Amino acid sequence: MYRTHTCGALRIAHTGKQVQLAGWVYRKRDHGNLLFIDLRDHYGVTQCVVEKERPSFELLSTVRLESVVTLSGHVAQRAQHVVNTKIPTGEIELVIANAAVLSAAETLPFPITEEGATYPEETRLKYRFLDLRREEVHQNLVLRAEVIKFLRDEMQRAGFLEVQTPILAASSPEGARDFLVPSRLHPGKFYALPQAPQQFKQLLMVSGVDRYFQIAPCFRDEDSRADRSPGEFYQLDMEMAFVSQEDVLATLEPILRRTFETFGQGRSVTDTPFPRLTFEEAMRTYGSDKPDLRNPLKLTDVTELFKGGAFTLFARAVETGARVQAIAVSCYLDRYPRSFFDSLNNWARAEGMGGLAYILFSEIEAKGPISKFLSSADQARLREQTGLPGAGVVFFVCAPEKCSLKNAGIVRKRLGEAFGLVEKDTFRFCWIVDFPMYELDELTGKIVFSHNPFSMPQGGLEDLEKQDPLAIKAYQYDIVCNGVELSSGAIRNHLPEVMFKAFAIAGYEREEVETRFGGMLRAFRYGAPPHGGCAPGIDRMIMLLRDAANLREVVAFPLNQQAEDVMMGAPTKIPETHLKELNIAIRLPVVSGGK
RNA sequence: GGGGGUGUAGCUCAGCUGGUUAGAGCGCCGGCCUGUCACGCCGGAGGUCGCGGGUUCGAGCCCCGUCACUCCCGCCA
Repeated sequence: MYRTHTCGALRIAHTGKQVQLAGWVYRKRDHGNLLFIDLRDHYGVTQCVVEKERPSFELLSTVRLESVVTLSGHVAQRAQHVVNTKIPTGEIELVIANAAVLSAAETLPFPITEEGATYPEETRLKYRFLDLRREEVHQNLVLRAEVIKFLRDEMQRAGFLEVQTPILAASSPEGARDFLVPSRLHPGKFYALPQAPQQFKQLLMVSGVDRYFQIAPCFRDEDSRADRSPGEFYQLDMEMAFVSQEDVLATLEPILRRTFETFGQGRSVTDTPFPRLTFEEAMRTYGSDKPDLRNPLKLTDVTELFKGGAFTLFARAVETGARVQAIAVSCYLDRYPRSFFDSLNNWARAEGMGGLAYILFSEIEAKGPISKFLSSADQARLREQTGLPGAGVVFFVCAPEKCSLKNAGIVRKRLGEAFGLVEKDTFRFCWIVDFPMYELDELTGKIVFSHNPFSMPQGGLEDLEKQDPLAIKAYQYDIVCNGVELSSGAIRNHLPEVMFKAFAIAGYEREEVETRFGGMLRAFRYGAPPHGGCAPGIDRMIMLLRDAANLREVVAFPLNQQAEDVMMGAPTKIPETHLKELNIAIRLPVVSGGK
């Protein structure tokens, strides 16, 4: 027996009992003739104490931090003045009679004890098993488990059936790059790890499952970002039969709300129903299809105000098709010195925008570099259009039409932060709906799917045939929280004829669609219910809940940005014999070579 | 594939305009200490300043190249 209790278990009621604890030596306080050891395990920390005369004193005074030991003795109530109110076991301590070192630790590459300390990713990931011992990171794992259990309970209560879909699947020709798995039984052929269980969950709808969900692993061979794991991530994948778009939104949003209320530590959560913004509206108002609604700033298109005006820099740009977006910030001007605006201007230049023009408005007059170019009537119009009745600043972003809103969105985000306007302690959700079905490929000038080709186009076959493809919207929606895209979803296209037409517009021959998506098309010919779903990212939810800087904080064993596991050494070379069995020969590029 | 940032002791960092022997805190090793809880005090060891080249009387600092990590763009139906 290694222990009678865990390190978080003992209380005053245990006083006098003989107990044994096992755990890691968290901290040592050596007073020469008296040694304190804080022993830690998954459950907590317990102070243990030993006097010099005891036989185990010598052993414990030399044992290194993070060694694994067992300590036995009796539980003693602490005197009133030495109670530690910071920990649940702080009213007692273990008076050590015997000790044993189960596993000694070498000198640590970084301390486990320091709260809030940051260490280089490389070191942390190489010693992830140590990193995960740190309270903060350890609690991320605990929270993750609790959130997943909660979501599972919620989904089951809402009538969703959990189904596991294959990990070894067929390569999907659309979307991200696949991770491929060679087949031994079929030389030259490959499985692909699923980018998402998209097609399988649709097949489940055809199979008569009314509501499906899964905590689903997804694999994509794409470059990483702070909020995008390289390689793999988890989704709360869900799909529902016989539903319209509004049914899906109305089913998911209370579940998200309850999850964020339960685990948000008192932070407020948007009331249901969540606001629904059209894609067009989100772009026009916030310059982003994943707007952070904690930021109150909005964009106003003021191109007309500068057209042919005295400010020739803008006027000329507008003539060649540029747009001017204005962002008004209501504020007391004397709080912001010239250097503040200069640094914003420098930031904008570094971002590749010409700069950041602005007009300062006091209650009565306008100042700043370009104010003299606008007549007082135009100034009044500007105040009215951007909603700035009192003192403040109006910033201008002038850019070619195609990046006008996007640039202004980046500036909006920055201004929100710089002026400290971003609401704290809140989760602001919204749905973005009515995404365009198609877009124009900049390079080729061809029409391509702008998002999911399996989405149902609004207006059905008729609109596909008559409308300008670029005007057609899809029943496609994203759920966004605090500027983070948690998921996209859609009502699926379950009608083969509509699918053929939709793909034809994007340049796919009927036969090609038939070969690529034959499995799905066949299913849709035998009675397919209208269906749709969604798949909020689990990692991103935990990241939001923990206020984590990146996804690696909330994943037990994440890959680094180069998609390598520096702890275990993945990816690795494979012995020739193994490759031979798979009929695989490696041909590395001549110049760059392999690692 | 492209752009930005970082790289100095085991860890976190400082190091001025290029100037003598590269510093601090934590950790480590040794000593002292019976009520601490981030214990305290004294002492010590520990450095290819990522790597290679260049400029210079002299480079941690400047220049060129390169590598690693990280953030962003592309990419992510």
